[in-house]
Amino acid sequence: MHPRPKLFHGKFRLGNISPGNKHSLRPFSSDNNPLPIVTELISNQHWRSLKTHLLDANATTLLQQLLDSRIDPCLTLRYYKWSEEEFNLSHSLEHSCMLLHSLANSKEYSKMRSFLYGFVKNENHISVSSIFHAISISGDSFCAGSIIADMLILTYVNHMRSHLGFEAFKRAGDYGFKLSVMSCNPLLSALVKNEKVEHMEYVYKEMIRRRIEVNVISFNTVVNGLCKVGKLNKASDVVLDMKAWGILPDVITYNTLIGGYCKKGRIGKMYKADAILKEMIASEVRPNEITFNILIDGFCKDENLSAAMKVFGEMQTQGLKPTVVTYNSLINTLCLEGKLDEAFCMLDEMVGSGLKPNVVTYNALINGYCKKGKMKEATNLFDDAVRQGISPTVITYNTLIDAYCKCGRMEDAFALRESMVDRGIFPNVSTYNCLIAGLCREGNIAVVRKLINEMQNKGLKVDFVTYNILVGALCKDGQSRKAARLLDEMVKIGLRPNHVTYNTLMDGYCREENLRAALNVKTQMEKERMWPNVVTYNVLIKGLCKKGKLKDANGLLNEMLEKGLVPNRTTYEIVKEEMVDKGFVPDIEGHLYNISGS
DNA sequence: TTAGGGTTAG
Repeated sequence: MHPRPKLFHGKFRLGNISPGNKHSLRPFSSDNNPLPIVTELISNQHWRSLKTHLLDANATTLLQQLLDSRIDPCLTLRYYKWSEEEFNLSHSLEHSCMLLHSLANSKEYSKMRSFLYGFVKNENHISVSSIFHAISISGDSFCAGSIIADMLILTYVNHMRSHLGFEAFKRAGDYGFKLSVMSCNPLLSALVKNEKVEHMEYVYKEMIRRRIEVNVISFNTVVNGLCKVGKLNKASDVVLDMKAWGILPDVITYNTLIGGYCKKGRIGKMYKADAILKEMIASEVRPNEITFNILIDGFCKDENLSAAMKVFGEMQTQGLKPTVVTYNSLINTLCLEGKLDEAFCMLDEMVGSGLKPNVVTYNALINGYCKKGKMKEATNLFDDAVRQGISPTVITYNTLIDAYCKCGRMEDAFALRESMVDRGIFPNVSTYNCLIAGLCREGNIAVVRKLINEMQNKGLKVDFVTYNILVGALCKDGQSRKAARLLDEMVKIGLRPNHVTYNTLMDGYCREENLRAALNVKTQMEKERMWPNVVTYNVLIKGLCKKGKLKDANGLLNEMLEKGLVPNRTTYEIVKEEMVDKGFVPDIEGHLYNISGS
């Protein structure tokens, strides 16, 4: 492809002289109007004859004349494409936009779409601002300009350029072009997918401010974006907004909100999810299979299998048939709890009801075997899946690779990595993370370095999990100070340390009995508005107890409760072994017996 | 153009 010339400012100028035509620049004269003949030639695709005619003019001048005339813009488009190809030239952005204006006026939308793709597909694309400038000066129909802007945004979004789509959305506002849901909804959705929720919020607010038409899909997408980043209160506010706009929440709105609470909600999240379900039913929106699947999976992830099974029963009472997804959630949970027999019973039930297990089902079961270290059975299941015509995915391989690493069979792990490539499945960051973690366990730092280099050569970026593994490895090796420096490195490359990162580092300091440093990490977390979780407290309480600082540990226990965090089984074990058994009675003793009994 | 399930780090 040839880079297009920059936009011509001011009046159109004669440029782009076609090769082999250097001696003659005379345009077609008005008294000897060749347009009817030229139109005829283009229409019949008599390109050779047209080329002969062009000896008297240049390609750009003819384009200008076609654009100035009232001829069918589709013919002008045909000529535009042919002349670019034939004379190895790029028409100006202004001419391109003039053509887009006439295509828009003739409602030739599909032709506009493919034409606009030309603006987007090149890596060295034309800047959004110059396109908008060209749109505004190359036609006087505000309506056509709006359509072009709208389609341009959609083109960016459809070709994975949502950042440019977002920029174009802002520009469209500057020029006052009126956009539609046809482009704004896909833009909202793309911004959510690319985790640009703040940009999504901006687009949403602007849609309302600019009085762009919004529909139930716009609201649902916004609710989904907010749920994904845990802004659940804001998501609920958007549901109120939509009602205020006279748009009633539908089953997707409610499912999204319930799913948001199931995944990101904190204490009592399932209670809240259940409350939304009740509100949904009260609003006469009927829950569907997906509603039940979300709830079942929510209870499963909340380690409440009995509640999940109850919802599973309720689903069937309501006359809804469980789907593959329903069974997969339950099978996965049973596998993670080590209840493989029950998982296989569930599989039988699933098959018995006419459902075919898919790769997710197999991945869950393979993982079940892997977690028990039953590699032979896991491999057999893998072969079984392949025989059934189910193609393994990168997750299937990662599951097996991780299991081999965890039982110290590094050679088998690396061999599997080779065989996945043979199958055309390429290792991803997680594959490398599993291998790196395995090598770290063995203390084989030299190979870890080699793997990280290899990843980078393959264009794979290390992620926060990679760093967390490395932080953990250094901490275990008594090099917590060095691990702390990795956190700075993470921030430098744009990765945000998460709870695991901080908790791992804190644990390292506690092992080194450097409690001051460990408590400083907690302060650092709080400064970053990353609120300590149960694991944070468990690590610190254990560290303080080991140093005999039982009163301080007790203080932290109280702080944890005041913050509404629920102590878990590990908390109980620490407190029992380190405090109660040593004759110290913590303030939360009664509370702890409740947990131990649960 | 909107909602659900499977792998890796504490």
